[in-house]
Amino acid sequence: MGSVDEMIRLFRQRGLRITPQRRAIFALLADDASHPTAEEVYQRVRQSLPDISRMTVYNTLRELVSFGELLEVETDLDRAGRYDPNTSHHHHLLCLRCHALVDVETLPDDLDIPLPDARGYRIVRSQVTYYGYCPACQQAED
Amino acid sequence: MGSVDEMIRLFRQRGLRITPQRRAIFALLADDASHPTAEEVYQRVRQSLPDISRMTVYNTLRELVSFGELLEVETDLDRAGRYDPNTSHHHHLLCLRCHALVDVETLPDDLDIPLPDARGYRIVRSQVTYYGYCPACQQAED
DNA sequence: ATGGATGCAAAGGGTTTGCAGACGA
DNA sequence: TCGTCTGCAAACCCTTTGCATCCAT
Repeated sequence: MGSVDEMIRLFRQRGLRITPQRRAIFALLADDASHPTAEEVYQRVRQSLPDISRMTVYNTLRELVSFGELLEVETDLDRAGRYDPNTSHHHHLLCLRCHALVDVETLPDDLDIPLPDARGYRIVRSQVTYYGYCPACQQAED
Repeated sequence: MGSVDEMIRLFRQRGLRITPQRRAIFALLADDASHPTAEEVYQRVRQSLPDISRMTVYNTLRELVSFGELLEVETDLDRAGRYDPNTSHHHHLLCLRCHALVDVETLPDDLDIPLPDARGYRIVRSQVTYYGYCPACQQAED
């Protein structure tokens, strides 16, 4: 997703209103690479808007996803969905111990990761998840 | 996971009992490449054992996962977990329309899909998800 | 002022837990 | 017989829905 101002423009364009809650959620996500869950977004935005409800967070996240400004990411390690403001083509690095999730850029030529047998599928895109251990967890393993 | 007999041996080895319910679940999964959800396993096994409960299905799936005989797969498209009896290293092909999930073999040399910047992570494995449209859904799109 | 947004409560889907009775070893 | 398994009910987590009130436009 883009900047707070871009999100405000987008919502206004669609006849949607700009509330303090939405503004706070935009500001939080525009500058976040941690792939927070809805609950984490709620807890963080609550520091500036203590009376915001989970519902508003869920609603705003769903709107951003439906506008293509936010990606919803599921991992094999956690049940709750996580949100990624980076909507360009990229891959993920997932820590098996602490479940930290990090974006990694794609290589220029990995848009077509070789596929031995596509079974007649028409492939649209591919996405790689690298599983491993983050620096902090490598240390902690001793 | 292996054959029904292998699963029976494994469970007995661990002091666990072989019930008709577990036998039926083993038989169903040993010969299934459709990546069923727990609910789908329940519905299918109910055809031979109408009185089985969902709980027994959930319990047995969880045991198989904990023994490393079954993989739990989450997709970005559905909320329910899906179960994969193929525990060897492989990738997935996911239909964006009907959500069919198919295994694809890895190439001999794709165990190390190039990673531009591992951020200090120690990588254990990588898994590719190809998104596209299955043959049936390509037809239906017209 | 007016219709969309908020936030409460309640419902929903998927999964886990607790426990009495059943049954495999 | 003994200890595990089954299956019911209830609880649990995450998310969505319904609705009266509120507020951005």
